[in-house]
Amino acid sequence: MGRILCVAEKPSIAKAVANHLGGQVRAESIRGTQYIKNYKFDYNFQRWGESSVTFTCVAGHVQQQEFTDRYRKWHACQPSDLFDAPIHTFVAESKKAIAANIEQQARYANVLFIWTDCDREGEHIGTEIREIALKANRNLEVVRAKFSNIERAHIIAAARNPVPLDQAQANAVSARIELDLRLGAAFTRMQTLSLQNMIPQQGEERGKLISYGSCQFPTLGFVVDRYLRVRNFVPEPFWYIKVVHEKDDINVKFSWRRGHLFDRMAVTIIYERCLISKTAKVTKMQTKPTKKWKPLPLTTVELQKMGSRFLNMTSQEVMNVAEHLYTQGWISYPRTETDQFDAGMDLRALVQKQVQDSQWGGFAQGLVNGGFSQPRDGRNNDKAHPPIHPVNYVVPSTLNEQQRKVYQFVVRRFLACCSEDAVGEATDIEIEYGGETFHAHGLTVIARNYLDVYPFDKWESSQNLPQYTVGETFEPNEATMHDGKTSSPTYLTEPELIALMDANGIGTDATMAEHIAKIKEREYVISRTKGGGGGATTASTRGGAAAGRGRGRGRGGRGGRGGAAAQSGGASGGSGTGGVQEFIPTTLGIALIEGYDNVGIETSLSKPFLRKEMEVQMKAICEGRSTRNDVVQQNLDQYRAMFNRTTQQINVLKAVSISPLALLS
DNA sequence: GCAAGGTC
Repeated sequence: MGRILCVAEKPSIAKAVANHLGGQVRAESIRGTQYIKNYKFDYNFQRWGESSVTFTCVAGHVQQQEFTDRYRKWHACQPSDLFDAPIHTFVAESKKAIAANIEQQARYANVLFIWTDCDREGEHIGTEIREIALKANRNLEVVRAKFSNIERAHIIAAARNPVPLDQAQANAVSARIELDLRLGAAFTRMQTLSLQNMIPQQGEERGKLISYGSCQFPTLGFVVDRYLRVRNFVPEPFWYIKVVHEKDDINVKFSWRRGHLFDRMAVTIIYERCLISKTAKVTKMQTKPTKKWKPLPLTTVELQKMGSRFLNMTSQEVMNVAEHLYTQGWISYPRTETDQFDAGMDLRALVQKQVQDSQWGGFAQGLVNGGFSQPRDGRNNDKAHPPIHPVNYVVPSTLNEQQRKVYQFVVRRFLACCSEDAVGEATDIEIEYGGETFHAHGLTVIARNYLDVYPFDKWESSQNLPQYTVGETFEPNEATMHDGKTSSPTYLTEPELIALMDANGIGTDATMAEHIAKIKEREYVISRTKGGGGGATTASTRGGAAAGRGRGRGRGGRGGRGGAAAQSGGASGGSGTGGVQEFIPTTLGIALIEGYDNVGIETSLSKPFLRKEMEVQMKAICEGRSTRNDVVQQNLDQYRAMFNRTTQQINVLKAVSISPLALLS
């Protein structure tokens, strides 16, 4: 009987797949590892017949890249040497036992069957596993499984149809690893060594570390960008007209279709025209059904955005807690880009598990009793993991506060996904008055549906509107002209920052929170609870709805740094919870960004383009349009030019470090 | 004393 060695990327996959394939599975623990087990069973793979299987796993990457010893010492070489210093690859210290287990098992196997996640990193991890296994056994046949979820039928199909490892994808990752290491180390040392004396230290033996990374710098760039827009904001006055009509004891407020204009004289003329015309005429009276769509299945990015907005936690805390809930078996894998549930998943069974809860159990029961509705499909599918959902019920009181908050959010979101959209009735009234159009909008919520279990969405009935008939005329009780001014954008909040990183491809769902934590740790930014300090809150305008529409869009506030995916105006989010964090760059943080901008290179290191460009080039490697070496060399050349230019003009960077504000004004 | 990416 042949021996097949299967290796997954993480323990949960090894366990799940082994249990699908094996009838009787024996789990053996491995010396030196805490979570990893070898699952042993027999299985009839079509290609190799009845075989004796060992199903084990790694825990992410096994190997690590480092500069050779001489170049690891900061003062033994120039930072610029790191652009071509030798790099060696070795098994990371913490992964020795895992690698030893694979070697051991490979020795007696005929086939190495790789079951890492089907994404780029997974493909690279697969090649690491292959290298370790082949070292122990030259004769192994190596294949990989192609799977996108761990449903039994899908897994069995994957076991029957092995494919080769995709070397191109592994090469793309390998290029990324080399570039991040070389550029990160070179720029970090250069910055630290040239700038650390400029920054006042308080008796630390060694100066502060001033790191550079292809993700942390653009992250900082977003914070600084918004800060400058807040700081440079000049409010702009505007004027608008409001009309009020009392009918059936209801004061109907009509707002101006034009919103507001920045020309006082123009508004005055229009306003006078209104007053002269005396009567208004109803041009539209429409009542039609409307819906508020239930949320999409939960991705990691969405969990972090919602968590940092509503749960009074940082994105990093949310991720740490989610990780814990996952390893305890309460929720599914928390790192996913997928916002569509696989058609084959038994969602009703998962809903059923929640009926016992004292808070949302009744709602879940309602779904079980016929209220269930298939979740919407979003646009993303990473083909590796399903959306985040509860897999088992846990009594919330047995969890600590943060765990409870995240668990209840995941459950409520899931139940909301399995419910009906909220249903309402929208009323729109339009009048013509002095040649201008004014409108009133009303909403009546008829069935709250998912909103009952998902308090994070707000949708409430407005005041009832009276009946009008088209063609009807009336004399408004009030027609008034108001002024207001555009209000400043606010400092960048954590959910906004995550959205920007996501839109610009900075970091992955699993690492975005770490980059944010890093720029805080490096003291490039500070965070504080929003609304705490003065000045940042939105300036009030005397007007109502019309004025609000101008928020953050004042012409004076435009024209920032023009990121690839632009920043949305400003104020958003808060929604009543005081917990959301906002970020303000420190003097050092501003200095770094401004410094690089002033060195006068066309693409500053702080901009998100460079990381995006790297992403494009990785895709090119995957699709065979480019090679690993070409991409690495081309990038190193480009960055080396920037590096040289920066060191030549290091005085610019130093000047800004001393007095960044001088350059800002 | 460096990065970002996996993962426990």
